[in-house]
Amino acid sequence: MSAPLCLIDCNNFYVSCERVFRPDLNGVPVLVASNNDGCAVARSAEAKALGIKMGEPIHLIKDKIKAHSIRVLSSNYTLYADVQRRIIAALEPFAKDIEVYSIDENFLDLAGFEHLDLVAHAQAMRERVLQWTAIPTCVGIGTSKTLAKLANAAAKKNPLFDGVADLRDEQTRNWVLDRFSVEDVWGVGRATAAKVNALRIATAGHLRDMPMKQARSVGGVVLERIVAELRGIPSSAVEVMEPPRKGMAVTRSFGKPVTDFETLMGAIAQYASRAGEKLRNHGLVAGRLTVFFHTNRFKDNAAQYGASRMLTLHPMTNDTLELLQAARKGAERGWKEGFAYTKAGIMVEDLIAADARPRTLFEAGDDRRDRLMGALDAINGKFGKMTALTATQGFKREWRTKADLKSPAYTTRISDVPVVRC
DNA sequence: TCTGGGGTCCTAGGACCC
DNA sequence: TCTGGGGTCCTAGGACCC
Repeated sequence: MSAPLCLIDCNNFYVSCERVFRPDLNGVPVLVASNNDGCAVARSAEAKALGIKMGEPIHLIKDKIKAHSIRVLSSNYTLYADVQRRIIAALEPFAKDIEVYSIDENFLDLAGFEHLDLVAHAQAMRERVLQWTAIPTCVGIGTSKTLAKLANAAAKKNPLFDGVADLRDEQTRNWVLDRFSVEDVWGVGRATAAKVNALRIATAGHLRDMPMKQARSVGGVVLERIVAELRGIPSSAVEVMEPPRKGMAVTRSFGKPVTDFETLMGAIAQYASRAGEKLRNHGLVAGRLTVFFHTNRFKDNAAQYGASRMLTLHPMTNDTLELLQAARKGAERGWKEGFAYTKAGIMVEDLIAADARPRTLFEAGDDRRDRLMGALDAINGKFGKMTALTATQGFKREWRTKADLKSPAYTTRISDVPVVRC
């Protein structure tokens, strides 16, 4: 029998974070919007009950928002990241290892805790997180990540579990697996679900009983692993170390469509500069840069065009000005006049540690540019983002992302810290 | 007028090279 | 008459995740 592990997942995480500082948002329907205030990416229980779906475009549900006075907030990732940090600190004593899987989910390796009543243990961690951060959570226990995920979903869905579901017991496991459809299984999306549905495999239980060979031929190694995990055979362990990054991206939709090259280039320069900051923060250099931009794909009746151009960075670099130069070259190559562009982005790939960077023949010991980048980061760190910037980034920036409904930086900016008056 | 951003992994065709 | 195969690079897109 494999060692137990669990998944602790925050309930309606972004909404819960907003509610910590806004008690008036309790008990009423709340939505948190994606960047550009485009889609609903988090919904309170009340909003879910009104039938609002994950990822639903805000502008398509304007009437519903008005009719039910749904509160809509722009996303405030600085706040959410800070709350996440506090949650991980609260979980520390409850596990051998913690894998931070996403902003609101953590896998905990419970090896060495088997002698405890794990359901009580999980209740204690929920209590601790609630006490330290005021964020409600649910916990799923199992012998593989896929089972822990399913257990968590069961704990969320069925109040009988009281926030903690343990699938190590065979009867409970079978009961849960028979009640979730294949599409609810972690790693099974719409396309795979349709394929196995055609074979009369409808529930997670059916999927567990699918012959391995068949799983392999229908969905490759990915589906084969899922079937094994549903049988309680783990195919991936709880990993503390983050695997090395393959790439990084900075992409944004525009607040307003862009039709001329220099304005587009302003946005691209901004993203390239942000990509440089991210690389330097992680101590990495990149060997390739891709720049892309495209028109609004949701508009069927508008002329469509998109371009994506990859450039080799030689020597490998994290220097904003060099990234910018490459980005401009790529943007010029892909540019076509006469379209309304709504999104652009920069991706850097081929990443290696900056101190392991291969030197080129003509690279002298000149570190002026490194010092310039250091100074740029220091200024923007001290005086706020975009205090110092390149002229290409421009000053009007009409394409800027919308975030009209954003909450204050309650926990990370001193002027935004709530004041309690007695 | 208004439809997110950031990841990973995989596939596939054409260009080009040896 | 017979018209290769394997590698890499580039571009594009699909599938899935949160």
